Amino acid sequence: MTETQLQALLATDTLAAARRLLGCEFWWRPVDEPEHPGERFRIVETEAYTQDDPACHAYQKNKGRAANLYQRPGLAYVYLIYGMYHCLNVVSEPEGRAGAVLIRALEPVNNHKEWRTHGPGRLCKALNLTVKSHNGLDLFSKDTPLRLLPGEPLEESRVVTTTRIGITKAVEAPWRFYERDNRWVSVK
DNA sequence: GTCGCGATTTGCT
DNA sequence: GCAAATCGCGACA
Repeated sequence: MTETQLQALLATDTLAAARRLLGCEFWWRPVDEPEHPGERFRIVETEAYTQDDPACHAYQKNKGRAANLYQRPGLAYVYLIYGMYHCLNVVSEPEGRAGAVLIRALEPVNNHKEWRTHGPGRLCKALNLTVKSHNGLDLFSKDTPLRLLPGEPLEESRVVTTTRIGITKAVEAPWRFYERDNRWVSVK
């Protein structure tokens, strides 16, 4: 899959994009270390949020932090939850319509450090992702400390589909996706 | 201005 | 299994 194809999918279908992001990667480096060689992380767990979903921050409103979700696809949406943890999302849907894919777990690709990247709050803490430094970044830009890299699709049998985690504001639907048997998935 | 709560995680019982 | 931690934002006064 090319970068253009991934961007196109994000722009047209949040559910499909959430599923398809499994196997794609993030390239990451510390914000304050431009010379850092960076690390790669595979996306192994995601959830989809759309405009007509009561659990979505942009449900029936386009202001405050939710306004970010109406921006063009491929931007980062980072927000603070429970006053102490951050969550990372990839903005989806065309500009003017809201949608996002929550990144719930990452698998370090090559390194020997003990990363704690299983769980949306933990991965943001591990990579030091914050509203101030990462919200609104273009994940397809060549010059950001966090970039989205297209990957090959997982085989159908490798993808597990379930209801989302921790939602209290919506009747749940199967909008969570994760890689089968991956040890980095937050909740099996 | 005050109140209540959330797409979470942790630690204690 | 359950409650605490902690803060931005919306609802209400």
